[in-house]
Amino acid sequence: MTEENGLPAEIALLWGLREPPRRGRKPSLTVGEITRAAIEVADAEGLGAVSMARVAKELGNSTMALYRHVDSKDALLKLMADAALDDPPPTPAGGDWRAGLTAWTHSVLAALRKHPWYSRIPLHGPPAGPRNLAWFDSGLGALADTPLEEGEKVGVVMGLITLVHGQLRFSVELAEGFQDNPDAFGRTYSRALRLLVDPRRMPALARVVGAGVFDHEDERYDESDVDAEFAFSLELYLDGVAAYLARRG
Amino acid sequence: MTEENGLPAEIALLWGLREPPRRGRKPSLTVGEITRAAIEVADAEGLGAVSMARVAKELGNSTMALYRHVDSKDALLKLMADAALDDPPPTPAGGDWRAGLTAWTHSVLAALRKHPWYSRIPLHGPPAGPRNLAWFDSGLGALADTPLEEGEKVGVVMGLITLVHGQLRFSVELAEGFQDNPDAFGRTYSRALRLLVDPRRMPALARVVGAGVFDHEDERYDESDVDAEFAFSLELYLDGVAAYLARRG
DNA sequence: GCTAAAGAGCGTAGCTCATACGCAATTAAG
DNA sequence: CTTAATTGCGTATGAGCTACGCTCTTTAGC
Repeated sequence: MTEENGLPAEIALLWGLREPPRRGRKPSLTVGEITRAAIEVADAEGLGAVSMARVAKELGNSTMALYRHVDSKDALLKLMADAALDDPPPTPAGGDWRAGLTAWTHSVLAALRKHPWYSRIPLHGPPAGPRNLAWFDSGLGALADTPLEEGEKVGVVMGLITLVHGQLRFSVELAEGFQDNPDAFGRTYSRALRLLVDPRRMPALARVVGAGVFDHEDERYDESDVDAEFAFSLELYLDGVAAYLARRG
Repeated sequence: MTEENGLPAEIALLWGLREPPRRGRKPSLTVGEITRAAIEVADAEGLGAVSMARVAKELGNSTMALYRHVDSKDALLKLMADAALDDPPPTPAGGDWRAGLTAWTHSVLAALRKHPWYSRIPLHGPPAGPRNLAWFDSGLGALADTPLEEGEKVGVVMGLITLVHGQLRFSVELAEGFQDNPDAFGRTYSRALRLLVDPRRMPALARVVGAGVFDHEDERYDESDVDAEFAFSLELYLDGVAAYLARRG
């Protein structure tokens, strides 16, 4: 782990703080361009289409040229996970924490939804890239005027991030699954459940199936359904935060 | 999509409802054995070690023999995602919903934690396998005595599942990241944040860093920390459910 | 029993991928 | 001008998924 500017090499790379080389051939590629090209491929054709060869072709270079700038494909994925984020919107000062956190959470979800592959990138550690930290900051900022301790603020924001990531993964993967095989949703699914769910073994589920909760009349996957459920979960979570605040005075 | 017993082939496979073949050579493998072997490999060496060749070797067969029983590696992963689950513990009848849901959620997390690769298996659609449905049922069962409508119960349980999956992913991947590179946590991390976080640009984060929230004196990754944060999030969510129930009478 | 159909096991081969290695071309420092 | 550093890239290796087709086994139907 070489250090640069007193920072671990990986973090320096995320922040674009590599000291430029003094001699040698001028690079025809930059880490930023490579990352951007990879993001474009992933956005257009999914993370599965991102191979070193494909990214290199996009840039008019050879596959192996990329390895002069990026340690491995895995390192490239980490870079993508920071560079793909927009800057967070400015926190409206003085608003109440709940409105602020609600807006923030929906902004995070919206920012991630632009890159459906995001939830498939393996986490490596705590947030370290400039965009990730900026978003972290703006989430914490929404809690600035509350009497929570700093560690509690981190807990609240981490809980929201967990919720958003879980939600992102579910909504994205279900949507993809629906594209591949619409029969796994809709009528075929509810018919199968009626056949398989034994009311003696699974009484609660049988009641839900019987009530027709899974009978969507149309055979399409409804993203707004999933988002409504997310808004519901979010409200519940924030109600909990409100109760916690009330309890502390 | 061939049907069998009036069920889509994929679901029939999950439930072990394939009609046995009348003629032809006796199979020396079953889908169940293949799935079990794959799970053992994944548990012992991670999902990355699960290749068709590796699973076949484990069973003393050739790679291609597996394809007589399983359509593709992807199909095998789906089977693993159901077979890896234990049966849910019986719901304690008559308890209050909150205790029931708390216990249920922790059981789900514990069941999934036995198989750290679980959160990397792509979702394909709504739950359809016998174990997944049994768990779904037992979560819904905890809400049986509440006045919620069936659809609302589904919403509450789905929210919990989302939370658990998000939590699982975070805790597992952070633990793996810590093994690979402990420097990305602990002192090196907090030192890097102090260098990078400009208090003008990220005031809220700077306050948190300044308060020493990220200064763990030991250089180890603390799983109980992460779990404490999860318990916190869960309490918040359930507070929200309680508030919702109170609001409806 | 005999024949033919239906399956099972598996060897081969094609394709995609990540990436180690080493050489040639290029640039700046001394 | 020499030399060290650094980039671009061709080649090769090994792993992985899976289509294809051959062969062997078992049973249904006569």
